Formats: sequence, C-alpha cells, structure tokens
Amino acid sequence: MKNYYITTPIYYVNDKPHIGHAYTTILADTLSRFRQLINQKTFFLTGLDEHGLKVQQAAEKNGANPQDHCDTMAPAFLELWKRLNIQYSDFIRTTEERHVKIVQNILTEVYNNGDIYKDKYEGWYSIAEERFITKKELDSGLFRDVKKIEEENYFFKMSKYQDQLIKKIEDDKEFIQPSTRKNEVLGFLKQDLSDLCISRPKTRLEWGIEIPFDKDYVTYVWFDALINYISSPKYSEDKNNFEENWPADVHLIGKDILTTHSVYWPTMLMSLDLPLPKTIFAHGWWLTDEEKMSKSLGNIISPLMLIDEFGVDSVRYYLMSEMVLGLDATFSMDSFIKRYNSDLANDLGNLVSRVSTLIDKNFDGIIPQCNDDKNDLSNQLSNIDIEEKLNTFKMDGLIQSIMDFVRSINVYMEKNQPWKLVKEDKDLAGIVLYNAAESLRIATLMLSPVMPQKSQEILDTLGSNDSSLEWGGLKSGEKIGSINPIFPRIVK
RNA sequence: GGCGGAGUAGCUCAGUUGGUUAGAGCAGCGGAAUCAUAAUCCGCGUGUCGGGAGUUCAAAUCUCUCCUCCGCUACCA
Repeated sequence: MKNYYITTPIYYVNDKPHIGHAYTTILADTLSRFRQLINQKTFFLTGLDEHGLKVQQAAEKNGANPQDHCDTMAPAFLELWKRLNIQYSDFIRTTEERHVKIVQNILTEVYNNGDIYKDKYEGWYSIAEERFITKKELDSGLFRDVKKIEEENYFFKMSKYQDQLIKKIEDDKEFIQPSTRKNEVLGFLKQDLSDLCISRPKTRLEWGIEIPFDKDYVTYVWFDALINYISSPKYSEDKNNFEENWPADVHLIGKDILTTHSVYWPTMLMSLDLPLPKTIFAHGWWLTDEEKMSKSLGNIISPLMLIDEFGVDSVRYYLMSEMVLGLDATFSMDSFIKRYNSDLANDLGNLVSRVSTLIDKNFDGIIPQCNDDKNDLSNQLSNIDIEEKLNTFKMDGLIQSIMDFVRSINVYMEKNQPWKLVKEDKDLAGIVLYNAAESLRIATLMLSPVMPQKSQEILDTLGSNDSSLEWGGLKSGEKIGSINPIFPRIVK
C-alpha cells in the first residue's frame, strides 16, 4: 500500500534555523503523526539544500570550503529537529551522493527527451552581486558594476508544458492550496512562460552538481533542489520503493516559494512523465507586530529560547493551534501565554489533576468499574472527524474540535459532581469518573500528534498504555500513575 | 499598472450550493461551586456581517458601485 508522503522544503544552509523553518517542520511532523494515528503509513521527508551561489559565498566568508560549511550547518538543523521531536522518515542533503547521482540521471533523461537545449543568454550582470539582475533591478539604479554579458547555458523547455499545467491547475481543486494561491499561480501563467535556465558555467559558479553531458557547467540550484522529493524515494533506482511513496500527498511550503513548486517542479515532472504531487500547500508567515520576522529587522523569535522556557510541546501546540493554515499569524508572548494558560493549564492540565485526584482519593488509585459505553461523552466523540480535517488541512480546526471535547469533559464533571456522588452512590461515582478518565485518555491520544511527550505524561498519569481511539481502552482495576501538574500555569 | 484576495462581536477567526432569532475561542461583566493547577461550570453581545444600490418571498452569502487593507507580478521558511 502506498505511504502518505509528506514533505517540507529542504532548507537553505546559508542561515541558521529560525521559527519559520521550525514551523513548517513541526507542521509536517504533526500531520504525519495524525495520519499515523488514523492508521495510515506515512513517509515524511525533510532535509537541506546545500548548493548554489549563496552557500558558496557564505562559505567563503567563513573561510571554509562549501562542503565544510554545509557540514557545520547541518547539525544545527538536526539538533533542532531532535529537540522539537521531529520524527522524519528521511533527512536528505543535496550534497549526498545518492541525490547527486539521481539529479544527473534526471538531467540525462530530460536531455535525451529533447527537453534540454543549449542557447545563448544575454542579460545584465552585476559583478558586485555576482548574479544577473532583472530589468526592474537595473532600472532601480541600485546596482553598480553592471554590464551586459552574453553566456551560453542549458535551458529546460518549461514553456512546452504551460498549457498542460494550466489545465491541471484549473481542473484539480486540490492541487494548489489554499485557493488564493492557486489563483496567484494561474495569474502568473497568463503570461508566456519562458524556458528555465538550468545551468551555470563553472567559471562563474563552481558549487553545484555537474551537468553530466557538459563538464563546464553545474546545475541551477532550484532544478537540483526540487529533485530531492523524488531522489529520496529513489527515483530511477528502486521502482518498488519509489512507487510506494510517489506521488507526494502534500508538499508543504512557505508562500514565498510558490512559483518554484507550482510551476518549475510540475513541468519538470511532466517532462519525466511522472505523476504530479496531489497537493502543494502554501502556508503563511509568522509575524511579530504585523511584520515579517527577518534577520535584518532583528525581531526573530528563537525557537530554542521558547523551548527552553516553556517546553517543546507547548510551543508545538501554540504554533499548530494559533495559525489558520494558509494565513499569516502574529506571534506574541502575550498570545502564547494566554493560549497556554487557558487551553493547556486550565482546561486540560487541571482536568487531568481533578480526575486523577478523585480516583486516587476515593478509589485508592484504582480505575473504577464501568460498562457504560453509551454516555454524553462517548456520544460527543463522534463529532471529531480527524480525517476530514486532515484532508482539508484544517489544523487549527482539528485541534479546536479536540479541545471542545476536553471542555465537555469538564462540563460532564460539573453536571455529575462525582465528589459529591461518591458519598451517596459510590458505584455511580465510579462510572462518572471512569467516563471522564476514558474520555481524557482518548482526547489525549488525539492530541498526541501535536504534543507527543506531554500526551505520554498524561497517559502515564491515567495508567493507560492503550493506543486505541475506540471507547473502552482504559482498563478497570488498573492502577493510575503519580499525579503531577502537567502544564503548570504561567504566572506573569 | 495588470491579476487576485480580504473587510463578520474588544481580539483571532467559523459561516457549506442564498432560507428558521449571525456563531466559536479568548478577553469583559454577573452568579454557582469548592474535586482540581485561585483551576471549573452557568448566564450575559442593540455586531449598521466595510458604505451604498440592485436581484429575490428571503442575502453576510448573488450583481453593480464606492472605500480601506493585503498578496502576486520569476531572491528568500
């Protein structure tokens, strides 16, 4: 059976990882874990983009050769993913031999197809910037040392697939999401698509994958990078493995790299005669005070600082629940603390305490007897449709529907008052507490993709190791675990 | 400029193909309770659904127009 295949972009190593990288990767991880929760097999790919001019320049600046530079940058990402509890299936680096080889296979294949040709390129080149600049940039007058140069390069016949791509985007609602991005791409495709220059002469740029049919050139970094999505599952090398994974079910990307993913990439796949990814989903940006976070503005929130202060799972929960997928969201300490306290400390954490303490005090810490699988709470569970929310990428909505259920457990407690009931009808109080605890167990499992560690702590407190979402997983007669505040309130 | 999107309660957002008194969470106000992390529960919104006009038995939802904000227009999660 085919895996649910989910990807993040491969991150460019000229910069240390920041909250944007962390967000996309946590999102992918959470989606992947949710898919697993509903019994789907997943393949989750992330990695690093290590070629290109900017990496070469960053390396030179540090007095290192490019490969060494990449090798020192990579651990920063790996370390962060470890700290964030990212369970990727594969981590690919574009300098790895396995990737280089497949990129070259593909270049050869596309070349043999007749979709790559050599041509002269003429344009304005900025010597200071070491790159070609656009007409607009030239007109801006901001660039000095500009001269018109002519250069021979290899081009990919992207224009050949323009009509086919337009039709695909128009016909398939799921292909580019959210729909506003789809319109954006269609708008872009109204102009004539030019062919894509996919080579750089080594005289100008050395750090890249050598073009297999011309040793004087390296591959343009985007052409190289996008291929990671199929080099990891071993395109052209392992048919079975490839078909178990490809096509990707979703490429998660930031809205800034929409064009490369929804124009370059699909046309490349068309040339290879491969199926296209089912969905390309562009999410928004995290803003602080309505501004994009960026290094130059110095308003970057360090993911590590947040984790150190509040714990990994609180950060994961905040990022996943606060952003409406596809829109921008504003990050603030205030909203972080508010959400943490109201959702995690008050609603969920406190509920764990009250239920487990009642069982501890009144039933010697033994899960009471119960055979009541039709009750207010079990009925409400059917309101949560995980798969539907996943299919429509409504992460915030999914979390909210689970938290609604958690709140309804608090309501159930108020309504049935087991702390009073225990004095009148102990068996009945036991049933109430069982239902509350069992609901909590299921709700916790449902939150485990978002908060893997904290969920385990709650399940330990409830004395459960059952991983079924079906009612009745909590075993009467078992002993509950020790009771500690799972989410201590943040007091400002 | 061209193309596209958005404007719904103090804040963040839901509102399916037009149809019963426009919703949720948070914040605020009042009350109940005291098992629990001073947590929880209940009640409370005269919101011009950006303004105006139109279509219709009926519009936040369709049409037109105006206003405001934003995105894309080949660097970048």
